[in-house]
Amino acid sequence: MNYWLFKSEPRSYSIDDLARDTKTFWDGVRNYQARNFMRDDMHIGDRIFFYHSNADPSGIVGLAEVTSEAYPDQTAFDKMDHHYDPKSKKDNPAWYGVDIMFCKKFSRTISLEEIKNTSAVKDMLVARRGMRLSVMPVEEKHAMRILAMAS
DNA sequence: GCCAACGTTGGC
DNA sequence: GCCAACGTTGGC
Repeated sequence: MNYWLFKSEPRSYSIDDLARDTKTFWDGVRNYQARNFMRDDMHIGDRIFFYHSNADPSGIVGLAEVTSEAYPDQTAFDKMDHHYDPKSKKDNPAWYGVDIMFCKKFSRTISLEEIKNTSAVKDMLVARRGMRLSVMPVEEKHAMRILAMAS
């Protein structure tokens, strides 16, 4: 089982939205590296740290779980959709997503500042300067520490 | 709202 | 294939 971190702006889709929906398809990823993680390395049962970006404060707010292998992102085919991409064809999809399920909302936000100031987790990818990936792997040792910090 | 960082696009 | 221009992300 692998651990991941998904970023989302709470104004677009927050952990509370996921708690309400119980599950959702993670669409709209339009970065090749993030797509490759989902398509090639993500599997059912993997755990997801849900991260609020552009938030006050930004940070990890909860836990979700991958409930499907990656499959084509239909929003890429929809001209009316904000994430429409003419490069993605139904017989050769460019973009993929996975189904995720809500697990829990942490009792507190583990802010980016706290991550950067905690030696055991300060090397997490999400804390790296200029890191703009919206889907990224989390090392198991870091995942353990974050879970401990959240409880 | 500013702007640094970075990915993508497109002219050549 | 280079690289400048441009658009987006996301912390602050």
